[in-house]
Amino acid sequence: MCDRVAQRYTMDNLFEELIGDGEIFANKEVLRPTYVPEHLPHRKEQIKGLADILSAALKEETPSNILIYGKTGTGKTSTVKYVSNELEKMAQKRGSNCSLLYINSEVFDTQYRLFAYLARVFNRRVPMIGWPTDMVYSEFKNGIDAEKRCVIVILDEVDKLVSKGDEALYILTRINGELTNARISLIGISNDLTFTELLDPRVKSSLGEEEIIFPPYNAAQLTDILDERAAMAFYDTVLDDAVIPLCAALAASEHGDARRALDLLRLSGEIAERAKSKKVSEEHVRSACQKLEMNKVVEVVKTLPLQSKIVLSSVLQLSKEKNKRRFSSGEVYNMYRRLCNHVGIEALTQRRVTDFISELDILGLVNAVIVSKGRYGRTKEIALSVPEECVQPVLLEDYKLKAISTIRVRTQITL
DNA sequence: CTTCCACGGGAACACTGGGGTG
DNA sequence: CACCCCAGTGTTCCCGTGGAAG
Repeated sequence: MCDRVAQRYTMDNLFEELIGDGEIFANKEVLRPTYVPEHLPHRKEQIKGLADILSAALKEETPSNILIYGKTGTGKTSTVKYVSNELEKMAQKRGSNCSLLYINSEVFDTQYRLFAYLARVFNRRVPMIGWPTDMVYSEFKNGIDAEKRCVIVILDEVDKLVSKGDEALYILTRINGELTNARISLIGISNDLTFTELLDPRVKSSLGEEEIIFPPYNAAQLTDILDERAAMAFYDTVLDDAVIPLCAALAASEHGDARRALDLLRLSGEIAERAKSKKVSEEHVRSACQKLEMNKVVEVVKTLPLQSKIVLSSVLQLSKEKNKRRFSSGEVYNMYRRLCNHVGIEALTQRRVTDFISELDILGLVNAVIVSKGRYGRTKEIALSVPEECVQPVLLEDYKLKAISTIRVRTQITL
């Protein structure tokens, strides 16, 4: 330890060795999720389908609305971005007024925010909040209708928008009737295959005029994708033969998520680099896989709202105090009240806490099943579904929760 | 068949941070 | 400036419901 520090100080600069030409990566950027590749393996069909439909825009017609389904990391966004680039290039060449608007509905997730953003794109001044929605809408409408054009609005993660009411979509699908110059068509991208069930049937049929499905990649297809990117990202011969197939297999076993496969590959490379290894080996991939899993949990826990953290702490505390794994919602709620009291935060109602538990369940931090105990009513049985030592330190990082670490462990008799 | 209890959907409410208007 | 309007968010309140033990 000591001589390692000493060695570091003898170098000219702390960063010298850190930025020195790595022997692993030639270009790490191509492994990042934001990178849009020139070539998308195994997506010919989808690209062709999308291009066929959108080509109408170049002929001064209005393309049909499109709904795109597929799980995370199946190339939906990349494909759409790729096709939009091509379309925009061609439109420019032909001098037709056709543009594409990419909107992440997770960011613009309410009616107001969506219309306000759209209005601003068309040079209308609209405040972030404060106006009645219909006013914002007509600003947007006037803005877009000011000249003859065809606008293709891409709503990524459209399910996030729908979860707060489908009125915005309803309005957008019918806006063409109110426009005289401009035309709009919509592309909705969703990774939830069942979300259309929440939609008004009129919206559903109008938005889903055309549907394109992105199936998950299998291991062989993932291998192709990784091969292609690895050729650009890494120097020749630094990857062991087993590395890519292993990354592909690990990602395929989840749900064919290419993003995950790429993350895995990148992290493996980084680990190898930090270990000063000349090659990326199977070992590196395995530790990358572990680290990725860990990071996911830590990241999720860190960004939990305070109350949610307390609820999670309650489950944690319970599993420390008693030697069982599952707890009834009543037990959790009691513990929750105790903790709130201890850290000086107002406790919420049981109703609200069950909502938090459901959210934790969806996030996979906790496992909850409803069980009926016959005469004695029904409860949710709750168990922690991630390792304690993974969660605890992250929870205690929150300064408002520091006090929890000092809570005394009650004996079983007092309860 | 009854009975019990939390689950979970939905309405109602409070609060926030911004707008326009007189 | 005071005042009310508006969208959005987080919460509480109310209540119908599922389903096995008794």
